[in-house]
Amino acid sequence: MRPTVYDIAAAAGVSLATVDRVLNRRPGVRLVTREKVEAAIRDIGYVRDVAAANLAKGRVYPLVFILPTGDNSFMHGLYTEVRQAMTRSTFERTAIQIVEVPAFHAPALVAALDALQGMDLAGVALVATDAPDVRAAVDRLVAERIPVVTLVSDLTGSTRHHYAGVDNIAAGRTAARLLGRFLGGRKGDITVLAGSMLVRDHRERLEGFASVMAAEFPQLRLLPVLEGRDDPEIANALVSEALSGNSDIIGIYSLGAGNRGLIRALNATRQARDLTVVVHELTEHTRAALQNGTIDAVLNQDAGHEVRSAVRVMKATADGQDVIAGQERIRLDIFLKDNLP
Amino acid sequence: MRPTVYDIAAAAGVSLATVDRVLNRRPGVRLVTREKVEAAIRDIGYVRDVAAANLAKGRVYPLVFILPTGDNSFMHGLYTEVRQAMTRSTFERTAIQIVEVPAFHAPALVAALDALQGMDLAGVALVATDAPDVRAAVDRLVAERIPVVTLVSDLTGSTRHHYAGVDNIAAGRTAARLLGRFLGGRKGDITVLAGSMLVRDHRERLEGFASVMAAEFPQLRLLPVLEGRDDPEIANALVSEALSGNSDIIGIYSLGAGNRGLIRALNATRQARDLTVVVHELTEHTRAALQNGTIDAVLNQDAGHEVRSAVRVMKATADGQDVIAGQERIRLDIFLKDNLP
DNA sequence: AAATTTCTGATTTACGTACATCAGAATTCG
DNA sequence: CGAATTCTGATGTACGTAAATCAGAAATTT
Repeated sequence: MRPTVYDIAAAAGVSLATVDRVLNRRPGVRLVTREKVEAAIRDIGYVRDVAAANLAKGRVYPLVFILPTGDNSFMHGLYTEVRQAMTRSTFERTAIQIVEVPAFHAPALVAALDALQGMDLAGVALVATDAPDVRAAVDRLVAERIPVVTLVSDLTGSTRHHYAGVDNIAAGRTAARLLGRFLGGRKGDITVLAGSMLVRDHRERLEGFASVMAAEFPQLRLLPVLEGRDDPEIANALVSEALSGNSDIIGIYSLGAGNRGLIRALNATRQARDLTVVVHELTEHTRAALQNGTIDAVLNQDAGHEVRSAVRVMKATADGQDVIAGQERIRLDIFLKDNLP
Repeated sequence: MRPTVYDIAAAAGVSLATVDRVLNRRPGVRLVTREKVEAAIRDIGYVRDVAAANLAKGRVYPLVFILPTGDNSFMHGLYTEVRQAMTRSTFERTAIQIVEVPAFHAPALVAALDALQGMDLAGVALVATDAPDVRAAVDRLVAERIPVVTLVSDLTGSTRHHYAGVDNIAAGRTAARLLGRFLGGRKGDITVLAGSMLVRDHRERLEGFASVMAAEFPQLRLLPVLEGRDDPEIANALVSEALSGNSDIIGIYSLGAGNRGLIRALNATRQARDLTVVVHELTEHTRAALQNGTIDAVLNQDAGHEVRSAVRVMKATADGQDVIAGQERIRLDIFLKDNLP
């Protein structure tokens, strides 16, 4: 049988009340007594029954998700998953609130973060825009002992507790190898479509992509990056223009969102050309394009996993518990037309 | 606030004892009263607090994992993950027992399954060998209201509650497309190394592989399947022989375990030939081979996820609860040298 | 209608923890 | 050394559910 607080009391030769004071860091215990209790806890290997504790406390975990607005399917999916998590709130003892901020806009994000100060939250998850101000605002929350998790895009250099997202450098490298090998030795130009170089995930994907391209596929030439701001309309315009202006393009890597526009541009010229295309994020549009051959591979991060992982990590961090590392690694999914879920 | 048993009692106009009798299917309640209570439960949207119930019951979930013996890294990994799950037993209220049976041996598996009859388990997970007897034995357990989950290899046609593993047809198809596209139009022979055609997962992988190969890569010819019984030694011998006897082989698909032997065979002839190789299961050996270029892609199923998912599903099934479907889908991981974890 | 049998209600204890209160012990201070 | 302060113990209630007991009510049988 698992040891309980009574066993601690017996082992340490103190009363239950004292054990409780030690366990819950309440005042009124002499140092020597406290150490005696702590020794007993270690000796008998006591671990608090979190379920029972939460029941007694009537605890709920107030969590905030700060999400960027944006008219692209990936963000819609992320919202959906957070709302799904909300429907599980009663079971999971969470109280989830969504805060919307404009995409790629650091000041708004900072304001949103600062508004959370002093709110006694069990955790904050945010899609980080990479800027020093944001880093500082995150650090302020962490200093208040609020668990902070970055979602989708990380904020290295900050003191955030955890990052729930894929390794974007690896994603870029993988995209490069897929594209390079699928092109099988052909020579030509590669166009890269990004959302914005202001977010770390996009920068990292590009970095990984470019490095593998340079090192292993010298016959492929990288064209200057197109910034589509994750907006389908802009993406469509940029890609259409690029394709009509350069007949040497044989491959496209779209590392951001807004692929609806890219696909429209591709369909307009597809008959005429033989393009190999690798994109990010599985949505209804990219799925259809993968199935009909417009796209050759989709790299994906499972938004549902990211959200569930973020929730688990925030709860565990709030309780000072540790997590199952392997379970919280967000994996890069690679979809070909054959392994679509 | 979430409704409790007291709310049910008040809403139905009965006592707490009666509510308890209905909730826990205890006798001594008239049909009309029972229906009144059940109506109240639905009306106020009561859901049992499983944590509190488990606390009151002192419930533990006795689970059995039936695993095949075998000297290959994938099975070692599976064992390791189940043992990891055992270390979490106190937190998760599980009591996990491992039963070992010889691999690819249906009668032993049947005996192991039948030995579990009448044992009042909260769940049984097994790596299924595909045979009618096994199906029947599984059905017997299910008939006893014991949750049964197949792991890694499924048992369609049986009444098992859940399958915790990848879609193996999709895996085979994916392997075919990767191999076909990586070979970029070259013409030649493809060798397939399997473990045994007695297990469903291997048959399905082959089926998926062959169908995409035939439909989309007619320039590649499939050689007869080599059966290595997931044993490194046998695999080594078979592949070495095949390679020395046929100089047209340009691709290899290894859909089972025992890749240690395959890699040894490859290293012996690697200088001389240009082979594209796709294998299953990420182990220390396949990882190293992927990194040094001996292997081009590894398809993987995450044993840790499979085990954790199996545990979650068995517990939920035992409680008559439902699971988060997306969370329990075991995904096919595709690893290139760039996205190794 | 009386005697059974079957239901139902009221009440209590328990699970492991949190938290509050109050009395008494130990320690420190003046 | 007594008073003030700080620590510790004893005890009770609560969280939401399970499970047991016993008395009394309702339904059924004779």
